[in-house]
Amino acid sequence: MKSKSSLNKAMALIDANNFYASCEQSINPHLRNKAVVILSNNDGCIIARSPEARALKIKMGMPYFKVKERLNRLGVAVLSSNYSLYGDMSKRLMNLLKDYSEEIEIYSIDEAFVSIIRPKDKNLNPWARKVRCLIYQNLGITLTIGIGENKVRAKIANKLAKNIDYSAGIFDLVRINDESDYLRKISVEKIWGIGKQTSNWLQRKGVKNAQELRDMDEDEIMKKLGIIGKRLQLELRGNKCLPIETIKKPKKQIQVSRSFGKPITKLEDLTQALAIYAINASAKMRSQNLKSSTITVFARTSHYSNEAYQKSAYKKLTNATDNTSTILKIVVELSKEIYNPEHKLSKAGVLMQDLTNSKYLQQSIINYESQEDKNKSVSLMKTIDSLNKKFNNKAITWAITKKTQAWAMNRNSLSPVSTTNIKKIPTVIS
DNA sequence: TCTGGGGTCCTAGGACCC
DNA sequence: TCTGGGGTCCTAGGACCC
Repeated sequence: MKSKSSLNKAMALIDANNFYASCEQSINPHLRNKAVVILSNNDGCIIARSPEARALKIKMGMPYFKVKERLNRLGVAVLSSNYSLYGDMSKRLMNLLKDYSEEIEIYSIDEAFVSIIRPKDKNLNPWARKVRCLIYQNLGITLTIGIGENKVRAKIANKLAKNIDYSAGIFDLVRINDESDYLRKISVEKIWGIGKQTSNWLQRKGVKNAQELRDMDEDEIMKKLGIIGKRLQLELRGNKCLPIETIKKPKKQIQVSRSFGKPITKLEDLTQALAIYAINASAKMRSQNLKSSTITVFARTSHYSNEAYQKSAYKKLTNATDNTSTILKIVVELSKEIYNPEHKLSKAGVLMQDLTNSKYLQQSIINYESQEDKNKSVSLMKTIDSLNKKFNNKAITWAITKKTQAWAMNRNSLSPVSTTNIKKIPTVIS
């Protein structure tokens, strides 16, 4: 049975506009009001643009090498991505949002679903304006706020807020009369949960926008798209199917993978790269209290070359582990299995799977490690993690990482490290 | 020369069991 | 002629997300 408050509960999708570009502009005044683009790892392609860069018709996802010349000519500021900065800014953003919502689900680095009680006069605009104002003052970041009855409709409302000039970054799908007119403005491939394949199928069926998807035959959707499509359509119609998830679910797998700056052909290089990824992945597991009992490594050639090679190998363990030395030994062995001298490898990675919470871990009956050894290795890992936390991940590492890394990532336009310190982010006082 | 990285969920099909 | 049937578990692959 629904309580009265749940009937008055609204869902909002709040996201930061041009988040990565805004973060860089926030810590570097010279970049404000200028065309700025942020590059993916390896300086591969464009993953964020300031509005000024957008206005120059610079497209999302463009390979950098193809537009380098043009960006230069136009005087666009180009930056390599700096995820520790974006992560810090995200934390601050979410902490502020928490105080202004009933419940919050952090959906991605720059997005959150929040639930909020709708006041008696039904008008949530004053609330939304306050939130936008607060975040702009504290972080220099502009938000878009879409409001609806559920997640799918909040997402749609957010899109509308971005598309409609007079919305001022806020759109409430519940408080309009001509809903179908608005839903028709959202083309089907823009709907959350509709990807390329599904959108192609829908187009062929003559379903072009959110209104037509809402009104489409249910059985046809169920048959083709299964339960996911069904839920999506129900939410479009105003039902609540997707609950807000306020508690972070533990990760089911942890992956560390990178493309190489230059393709590699030597086993030595592959092993070294995988070892470094394994060290990172192990630390990530420990930071989330997880242990893995299936360790996988993979390597492949470039998607864009004619030679197609890809291979993976895994090892299952009797006892789940988060111990870097144990994992390193395994990864070094596995790297030999996937190596092939015939191919230029452009990307490799490690995966930690079958993750279990280390606090409630079941021990295998046959236990090879002695309790004493185990205590030693646990405290060693703890020491390493805390030293690395204190000294910015540079304090302690394994010998294998110290050799020259011929294949290292290209990050030629990284913003200076000094400015990425969160303490130096300026606060605007109103 | 140069095209990101890290996730989740669902489904179909095979292996295996009684 | 006809070659059980139902259940579970696991895996690979597809599709999608930011």
